[in-house]
Parts: sequence; structure tokens; C-alpha cells
Amino acid sequence: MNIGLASERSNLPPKTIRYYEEILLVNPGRAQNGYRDYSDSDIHRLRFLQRSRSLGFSIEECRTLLSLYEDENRASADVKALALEKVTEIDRKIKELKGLRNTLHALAENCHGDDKPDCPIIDDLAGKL
Amino acid sequence: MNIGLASERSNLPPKTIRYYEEILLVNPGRAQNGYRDYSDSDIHRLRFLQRSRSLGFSIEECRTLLSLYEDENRASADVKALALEKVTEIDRKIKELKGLRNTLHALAENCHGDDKPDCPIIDDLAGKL
DNA sequence: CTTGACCTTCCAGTGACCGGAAGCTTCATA
DNA sequence: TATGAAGCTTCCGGTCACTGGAAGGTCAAG
Repeated sequence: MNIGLASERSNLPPKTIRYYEEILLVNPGRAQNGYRDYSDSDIHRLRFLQRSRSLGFSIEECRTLLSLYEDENRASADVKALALEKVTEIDRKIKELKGLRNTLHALAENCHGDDKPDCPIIDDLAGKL
Repeated sequence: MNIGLASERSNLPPKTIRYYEEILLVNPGRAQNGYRDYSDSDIHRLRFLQRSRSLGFSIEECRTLLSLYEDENRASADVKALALEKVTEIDRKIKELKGLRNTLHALAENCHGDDKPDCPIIDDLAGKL
């Protein structure tokens, strides 16, 4: 099937699919007219990639996951470790964002928000007490 | 003062400071030997940038904040709006990350994590029920 | 006088794509 | 059968906010 259909089936834009080919994540055949020709198993790979990317795995992590996916003798512990590591990483990001959020919110709370120039937000950014 | 000291004072790496100059966020003088020469007010700008970047504002937003900072007649409402918009944006990111986190965590919970190949995480990524 | 730290510029790379140009092919319609 | 649109190809460049590294100039200490 052509890239357009593969795009629909995998829920990935064509540009992304071509990019994944460039970095050797997929390797579709070619039709006689030079068009890429995706098999069902290519679509599987693409969907796998779409799903794992959407879960926050980096491309390199996806590569690892794919190789585990294809390894009949994988230990599920390896996959679990990767997933839990990612959970920890996400937790860290959430914590950081919450800190930012609260700081910014507190700053905004203290700001009159009128047409006058006095602004605790700016004062804070400028390092004033 | 030289870039090394400016770096210490602003808590920004020298590379970043040069980059900020390239994109016209700072404009230090030059000493006779060609070295950049930072004034106290340059340091203020750098610290302002460091602080606003660390609060999650993009470079372009920092540019806006800087211009508000320097506008004696600014309306604090403008700054507040920017800050609150950022809060909303951060809230969105947090929500998204929490979703990811929970999905991944649930997946990992269901995984034995042993040396056998059966793995619900992989199954999920592969789209299996 | 040399060593080493610091400074300069310039070029290239990161991650994960996206936009657009120039030029094929294929398909539906007039 | 012509034509025009849609879809495909490759290639190049841009994004964001830096970061690394090479090649070379400058400065203070020993």
C-alpha cells in the first residue's frame, strides 16, 4: 500500500514515516513506479512506533523497544525496567512543571493586572526583592 | 567584565551568553583586546533572561518580557496575561504527562518483569488486546 | 619563556520532525 | 484523449535553544 494509506493506518504523517525510514526504523519495499509499498507488517511497526512515541519514549528508546518486540526470547523484565525508568522520568518532569506553575501563579496572584506599570512579576524577573 | 565572570554572575554558560548576543538579546561592549565587556546592566539583562527562561518562557516570550521590563509605561495587565497564559500552558503539559505516566505505570504493573518473554507492555505497544 | 586558562570566530550537530520546491505517476472527468 | 488534480518522489532548509569542537589570539603566573 502507498504511503498515504500507511499514514492513515498508522496515524503518522507521511513526512514522519519517510523520516522513520531515513533513520532505519522501517524499510518498506518499492513498487515498480518507485512508490514506497507498505506491507501489513510495516504497518504494525509504524503503529508500534506511533504508540510508543505517544507514550513519551524517545526514538532511540523506540528502537530498543522494537528490538525487544522482535526478540522472541526477550525477558519481560527488560521491557518493564524501561517503562518504569520512563515513569520516573515523567514524574520528575511533572514535579518540575508543578514548581514552575506554582511560582508563576503566585507571581501573577500578586500582580494587580491593571494599566499601571507596577508589576511584581517583572520585579521578580529583575531580581528585585 | 569578561564573559567568564558574566557567566558566573548570571548563572548562564558562556556559550549561551554568546548565543543571546547573536540573537540580539544582549549587546555588550568590547574591550581593546576584542574580548566582550559586560556592564552591570548587561548582567541584569542576563539574570533576567536566566530567570525567565527557567520559569519556562520561550526566547521570544523573554524578548517580550524584556521589552515590558524596559517600558516605563507598561501595563502590569500585559505581563500578568503573559504569565497566566504560561500557567495554562504548563497546566496542559502537566495533565498530558500525568496521563502518560498513569498509562505507562498501569502497563508496568501488569508486567511480571521476569525472564520470560510474555509482556503486556509490548503487547499493548503492538496493539494487541 | 612557557604553560595553561581564558577569550575569539566559525562550523556542525542535536531531536524529531515540518514546509516547500521541482518533478514524477495515476486516476477521474469533460 | 486531454487535462487537471491528487498523490508520490527526492532534496534542501528551517525549527528551538543551545552545545561541542577546532583553530587561533591574549593574558597572568612562575
